[in-house]
Amino acid sequence: MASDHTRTSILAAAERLYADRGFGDVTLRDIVAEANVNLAAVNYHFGSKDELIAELFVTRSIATNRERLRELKAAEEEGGGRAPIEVILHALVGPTLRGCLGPENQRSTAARFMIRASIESVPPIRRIKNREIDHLRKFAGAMRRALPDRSDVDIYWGLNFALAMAHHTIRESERLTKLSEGKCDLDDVEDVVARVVSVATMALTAPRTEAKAPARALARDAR
Amino acid sequence: MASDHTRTSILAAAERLYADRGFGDVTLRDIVAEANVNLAAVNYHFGSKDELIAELFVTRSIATNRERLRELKAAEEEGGGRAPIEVILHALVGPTLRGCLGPENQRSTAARFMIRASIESVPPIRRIKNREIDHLRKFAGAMRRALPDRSDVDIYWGLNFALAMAHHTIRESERLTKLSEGKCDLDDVEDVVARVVSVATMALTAPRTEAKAPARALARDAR
DNA sequence: GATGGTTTCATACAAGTGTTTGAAATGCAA
DNA sequence: TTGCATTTCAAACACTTGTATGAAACCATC
Repeated sequence: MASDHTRTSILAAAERLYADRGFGDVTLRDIVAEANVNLAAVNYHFGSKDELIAELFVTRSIATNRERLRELKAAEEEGGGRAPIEVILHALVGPTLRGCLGPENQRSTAARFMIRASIESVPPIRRIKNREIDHLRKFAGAMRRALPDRSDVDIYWGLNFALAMAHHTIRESERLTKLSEGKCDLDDVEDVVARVVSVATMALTAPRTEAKAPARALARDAR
Repeated sequence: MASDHTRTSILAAAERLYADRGFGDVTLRDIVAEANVNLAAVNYHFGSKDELIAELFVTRSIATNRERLRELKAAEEEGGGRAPIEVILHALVGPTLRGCLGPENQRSTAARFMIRASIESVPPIRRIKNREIDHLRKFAGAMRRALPDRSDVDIYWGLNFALAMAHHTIRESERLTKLSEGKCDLDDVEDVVARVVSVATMALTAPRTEAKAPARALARDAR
């Protein structure tokens, strides 16, 4: 294994293509063409296409989770074991949003690949993805410490909605721009992060009965 | 065209399979097997696989939009041209959530197909999907009338977040159940609708400066 | 410089895809 | 019934996919 040149070329090319075009549209032949290597190299170095995807996903998954946890840990230590809910949510959605939105040149292939992975859910990834639940539980724990009065159910719903807003905004950024005729500026990433964090915080801190009861009654009528 | 039996069988089978397994995993041979018709029937009746998908999507798209607009119109007429924001949001996310969540037996194939379509975004659908923007604009208009003080930007972000929470919850319902160890009850559809509407309403009605400024300052620091 | 394991390469393979074909079957009007 | 358009069917087609093969090239070690 003198130099991993071929191996790393394949990984880089595959990640770039998958991030750009999704798993469904990219073939091994596309990848080896992009990487300037021979077709058989993929099976030689990775065993199969699925194992290539899995390796890509595992690597990036670990890196992403580490970055999010780093932000979270830092915030919690600073606050003596308890970080404000805004900061926790910020650590959760910030890295991904930053990597996927913003001006073309500063987007990260890694983040965009991870979003594809979270959307298209191809078999090799689905098998691995269950581990991510443990990672989210760490955030749920931090949120519980920040909001000891909230029920577990509310915590999980808040977590779910925070990820929902972040991921959906990334996926549908183009449509939102078109719909708003450019008024929503998806290039101002920090504004987007602030909006998501703000709404998620409201969802988690608003008094339950006041805001929810009317909507619930409404739903009953419509049934 | 004595009886559309073959045609309708294909449409029904295709919708069911696509709703269950997604576009990527379903072949024409799967569809004709499910429909008990000959393979060539698809191309005979629809021209191509893409045109079959397109017809399916157009039909369902029209039906869904009509249902949402019916709820919206009714609410606006009742309120003399201006419906409460909760009711508008309810008309936007209610039908889809109801069709995709809840006990197995009462879910609708149509709604689940539409969610697949909105997620996987296969070429024939992507081409049609632009029209949906006009449909969303009608909701944006109603929301503007309900909240005349809000800026257009805030309206579009609120709309975006409402759809985000609804769609993401549908897509990741299984993971949310697992993450919360069953504490979040995805079968109680009206509770889910109420939660989404509630949070979206807060996002749209909360005073801007109060809730958003700290988060924005936070983001600046993290940069 | 010869040796032997590692890596590359062109090529082939088997399986699966959407589509086409031309004949057979069907249904309906004259 | 005859004639004709519509619809069904089995079979084949052309193409793409991931994977496998065996020879060639490479490269460190002796």
